[in-house]
Amino acid sequence: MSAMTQTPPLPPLNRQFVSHFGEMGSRWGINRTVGQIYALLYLSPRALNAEEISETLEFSRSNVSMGLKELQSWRLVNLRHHPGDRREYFEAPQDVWEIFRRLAEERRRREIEPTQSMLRSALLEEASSDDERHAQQRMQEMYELIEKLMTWFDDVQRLKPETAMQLMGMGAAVTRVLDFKDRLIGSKGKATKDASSTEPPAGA
Amino acid sequence: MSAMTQTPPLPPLNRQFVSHFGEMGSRWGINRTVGQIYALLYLSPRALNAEEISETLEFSRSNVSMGLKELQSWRLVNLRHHPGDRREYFEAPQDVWEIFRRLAEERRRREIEPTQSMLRSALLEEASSDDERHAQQRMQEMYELIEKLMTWFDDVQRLKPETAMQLMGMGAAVTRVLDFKDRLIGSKGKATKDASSTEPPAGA
DNA sequence: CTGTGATTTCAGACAATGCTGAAAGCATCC
DNA sequence: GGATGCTTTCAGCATTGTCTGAAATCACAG
Repeated sequence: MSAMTQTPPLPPLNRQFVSHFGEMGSRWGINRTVGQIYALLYLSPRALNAEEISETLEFSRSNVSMGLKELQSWRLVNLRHHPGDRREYFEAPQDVWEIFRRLAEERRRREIEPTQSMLRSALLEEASSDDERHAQQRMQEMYELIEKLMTWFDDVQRLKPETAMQLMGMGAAVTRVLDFKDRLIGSKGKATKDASSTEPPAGA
Repeated sequence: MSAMTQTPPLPPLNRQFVSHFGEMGSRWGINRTVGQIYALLYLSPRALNAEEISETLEFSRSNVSMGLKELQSWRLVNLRHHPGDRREYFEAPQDVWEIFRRLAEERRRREIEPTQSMLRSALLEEASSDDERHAQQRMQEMYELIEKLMTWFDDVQRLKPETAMQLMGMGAAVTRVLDFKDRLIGSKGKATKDASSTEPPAGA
């Protein structure tokens, strides 16, 4: 049988979405191919194999292979095996919150953590000039902000989708409460002198 | 005056930081030059002019000019003029939260908004096949998540630095409250009922 | 073990992006 | 208005990244 005339030619709406992801790819730090493959999988009602992707998108088979590998490394696609079919089928997770989680986590691992550890080690070194002391001061500020953002992010990331959504919905409200508290307390929340007030030992 | 033997040769600690930013540049979607220039400014205790940057980093003068332009478009540097000196001096904002805000805002403008508007217009189109209907369904999910995240982000972004920090610090706590509430209410979002004797909503 | 259908790797063609020095553009001072 | 000091633009070389087809590899069925 050679009637592999498959490749249903992708309706306009889907095509638009797919090619948008291609164009945005560069801004997102992934390449065109990868972006389009992902977009295609995201919209697809069923898992697709590499061949189908390659035909639909008109990329070389090998290019698709690379792209899928990349997507797997981002943990943005799930692998599926159909019984009686040797080929591998790929699909995007259904839950958008889950997708967001994975994306954020991976980006963090690649784009934040290296910097964090660089900072950590730079902060341990002994400064030997005023310039270096000032630099360390600045690095410390950066380090602390990152730490805080990441800790907080961990917290949110662990939430069940619905809970997270609720929290988002509350955004403004939470804010208002805090602002109010601020205004009550009056002066800037100076506990004591400024200094690096960072860690009230969170433990316990 | 030609004794421009300036260019104090950047202490090791600073150099390490600067070159890290250079290497990470690509992952962050900016280029090496821009990354290093920014890092240099961030650590510098005083505003620098293009010439100084060019000498310290050993980039061509024009390259620095391009880089600064780019940084300005990201609103990550402030411009300063010293009286009696024609040259322009550049510096990074001091407050790290402010830096974060600008970065986030700009990234959003460039990386999210185009997608949002693409989705919006795709959702208005009339679907003409099951595939398209399914695609729209998926796009809608994506659109809604983005909307929520962005609205929430706007809220947070408007906060004063200290307030924001507080909110971060609360991350876990807020979460716990919500989880608790969830557990109380038990089944999915069933409104009210349940005998009232116990917990009235925590607020004052 | 061998054959078959699938996936991955790889060298090189092509495309995009980054970087430079030379020249052009601006604003200020005299 | 012309000279001076600084900044930006631009054409072309260099570097880096993307994409392909051919060949190598893998996994399983018979």
